[in-house]
Parts: sequence; C-alpha cells; structure tokens
Amino acid sequence: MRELAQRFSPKSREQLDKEQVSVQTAGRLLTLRGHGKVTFADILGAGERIQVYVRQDRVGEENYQLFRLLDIGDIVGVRGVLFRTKTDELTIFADHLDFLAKALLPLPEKWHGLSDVEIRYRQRYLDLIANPSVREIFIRRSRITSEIRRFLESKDYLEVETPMMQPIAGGATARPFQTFHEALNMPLFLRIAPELYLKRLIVGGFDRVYEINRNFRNEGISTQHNPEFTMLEFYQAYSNYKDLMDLTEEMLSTVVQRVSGGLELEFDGKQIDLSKFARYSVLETIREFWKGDGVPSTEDLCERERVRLLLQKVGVEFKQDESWGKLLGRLFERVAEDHLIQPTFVYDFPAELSPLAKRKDEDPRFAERFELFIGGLEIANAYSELNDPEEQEKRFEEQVQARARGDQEAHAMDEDYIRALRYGMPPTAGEGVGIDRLIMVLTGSCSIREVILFPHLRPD
RNA sequence: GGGCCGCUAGCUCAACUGGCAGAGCAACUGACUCUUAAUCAGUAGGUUCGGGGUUCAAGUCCCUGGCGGCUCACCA
Repeated sequence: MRELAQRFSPKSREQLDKEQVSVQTAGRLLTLRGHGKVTFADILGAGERIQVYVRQDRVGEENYQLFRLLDIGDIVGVRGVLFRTKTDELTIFADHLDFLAKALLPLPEKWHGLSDVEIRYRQRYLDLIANPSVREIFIRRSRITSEIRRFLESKDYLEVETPMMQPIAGGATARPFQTFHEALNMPLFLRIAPELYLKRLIVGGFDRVYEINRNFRNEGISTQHNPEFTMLEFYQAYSNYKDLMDLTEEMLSTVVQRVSGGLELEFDGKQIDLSKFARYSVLETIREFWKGDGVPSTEDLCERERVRLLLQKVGVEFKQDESWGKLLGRLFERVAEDHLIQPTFVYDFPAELSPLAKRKDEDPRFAERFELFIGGLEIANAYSELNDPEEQEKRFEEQVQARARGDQEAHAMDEDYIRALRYGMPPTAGEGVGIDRLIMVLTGSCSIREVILFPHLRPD
C-alpha cells in the first residue's frame, strides 16, 4: 500500500490512462459509498488510505453481490487498474475483490473517531485504526530508538542485555517489584536499573556498553511515570561526567535532526530549541529561578538550617530529620524544575543523593553528577562513577542504615559489586536516559501513556 | 493515598429547575453507474458504570462501590 501510494500519487490522469497500471493490494474497509450497481470504498493498509471503485459490470454480478455483503472493518484484497476520478482522486478500478477476514464488532465512528481515553488505552488496536496520529507517534518512537542505537554504535558502543530479575535490586533509589523463583526457592526482584551489571562489564573490559530495556519501579503512576518504563543506560570508560554532557548533546541533536529534519520542536505549547544546551550547577539554577527578592547566596544553600528556612518560605513540606542534601534536592525541584524548558544540564548534586557517584575533588559535599531537563521533564541522569571500592562500601553501609531506619528506597549492600570494584574499574562515566519521556518531548505528548503502547491500567 | 471532575446506544454527543431516554454515524431493509462525513425512504438498537436510598416520579437528588481523567503528595 505504501509503495503504491508513493509511486503513483504524482502521476496524472493521462499518464495513468496510458500506462494501465495493474495493482494488487489489501486492507481494511473504512468507508462504503454505494450507488446501486457501483460502489466507492476506502481501504486502509500500512497506514495509507486509497479509494476503490467497484462496478458490477466490471467485477461480475456474483463478485459484486458478495462485495455488497461486506461491512466496514472487514479485510479485503483488491486487484485492479489505477485511474483518477472526476475529482482527480487516485483510485483502484477493481477487477476482482477477495474477502479475507471479517470484523464482527463495529469500528468506532468514522468522523469523530475514538476519543474516550480509557478505550484508547485498553483497546489500543482500535486507537491505532481510528487515529492516524497515534500510529505516527509509535512509528516515530521506533525510529528514534533505532537512531539512538545507530549513533551509539558509531561511537563503538556495544549493546548488551543484563538481568531483569535480580537477587538485589540496585542501581537506583526506588521500591522494586518482588517475585519468587520456585526451583531455587528464593525471592527475586524485577530490576529498577541495570547500572550495577553494566559497570561489572566495564570491569570486565567492555569499555563502552549500552542497554535499552525496561526498568520496573513499584511506585505511583502519573503522566510522567509508568510502573515499567524504558531506559537507555550507557557507560564509557576513561571519561567523566563532562564528557557525557558533550556526548549527550551530540547524540540528541543528531537523532532529532535525523528523525525530524530540524532541531526546533513544540512541547506543551512551548517552543524548544535543541541546537543549544545550557549548563548550570544546582546552586546556580536555584539562584537563577528564585522568585522575588532575597535570592539565597551560595553559602545559604550549603547550610542545612538555612535551606530549611528557605523551604518554609516557599511552602515546601519536609521531614524533620532530613539531611541537607535531601532538603536541597527538594528546594531545587520546587524552585527550578518547572522552568527548565530549554535543554539544560544541571550539574553537581549533593553527594549523599548519589551513592554510586564520585565526589568532586574540590568539594566533597557534591558529586560529579548531572541531570538533563527538557520541557520541564527530567530526561537523563549521569555521573562520574564511583570506582573506589572502599568508599563504595561505606556508602552502601550508609544506605543500609537508612533502610534500617525505614527508608524503603535506600540501596541494599551488593557484596559482589564491591568485589568487582576491588579488581579495578577504570575511571568511567555513565548515564541513564528515560526513553519514554524523551519520546514525549519529541512527539509533543503530554502524558507518558501516549507514548507507551499498552500503559498500565487497573483491570476492568 | 488526598482533592476536583467525568462515566447515557458499537462510536461521538444531547436530555431545562426531578416529569414519556434522543440525534448523527455504524448495523439492518429498500432506491440509486464518479462518490468521498455520498444522498433519499424505512427498521432495529438502552442494566443511563454497579449496589442501595429519597420521591407519585430519578440519567438528574443522597449514600456506597468500580473505572477513568486532572492535580497534590509519594517518587529520580
């Protein structure tokens, strides 16, 4: 169907009449306009719609009567010759029709289409038939991930697959889903991140690895969160987080250029320009977007008590025992996150929020870490990897203590990961990119459900 | 989990202040040899999300449950 539409739509009526092009195609009946012994129909195949002209005196009485029994939604095969109608529409003049499959249930209405979001998500197949723009989003999604792979492979990256079921759910702070292996009689967790396995591969000498696959987090659902979501993670030895900012900028602009043919896009009513990426530290970002007077100084932001006062001032709730790093994180989210519309790398997060990241030499309160924001969404998270096994062990122990205090999302100790680090991991930088959110921005979709074919819903 | 909003025919939507549950498309029957939201004539189609209550009378009001949307919280 696509080839047919592309090849013949430029041809004029005279050319078609002269060439007498015979074609054979198939698709779903979308509309029927009967006129006695003549019927016009539209069929949809491979996302393309083409008109078919059926005449009893051409296909024969038996075939025509059979055709008249068909319903909208049925799948038919068509053989015929291309021509243009009085209104110049490219049309197949049918020689013969084959009935291929029946639609027992009626399709959504042709004019208004399908708009009930619940049916759209629960019966995505109907959504894909009725709404061509939805089909386009998922075609685009596939092209984007394909271009990401092409880009990383051009940089000598190796695509790998690491366990989705893990005895310890590490690599992120999140609640995992739990399952159970009967034969081994042991609990397993669906992974919340592939990070610790990918870094084991760096130890093993694969200097550039990436994985695009699902992560699972047992947390709330929202327009930006689905319990299973797709993450790109990549690790590059002999590099630091600043190198990854450069790489990320190059990757996204290359991919978007190839997929969209330009670097301007619209998301949630805002124009976004992917030709330049800003870079600010967390502290600079808070100061930059501080509303009203009394912009806090860098010193203010580095003292727990003053950050507590600032949070009260802007009306953010927090727990009494929260540390400086957590409080600063809250302040950043409240003050800055919504304003980060244009692509912005925000770097130097508190080290205690980043138990797997290397501290900054100049200021150990901060980690060599950045997040990328586009359209107000957190798209990526990256850092220079902590490769000192002794410090990593200490940081895990702090996490274990936090867990003992009731923090369900704190990391668990991973002895084998520490052992791997003891064999020596080169200085490495790693990054995770939320693919669903990236697709949201690149397709102008305001809900993550619009870019996931079968988003999670309660059973109906 | 909290707040607000929604759920009526297969689909898209009506139904005033509580007063016979309706239209278009889809389906079915018939007419029609260049239509394209084809047209014309006719037919059929309902647990008004479920359960309970108030009332002479409930799609409409009250209670309760389900599902969904938005939002806040949680959450990298």
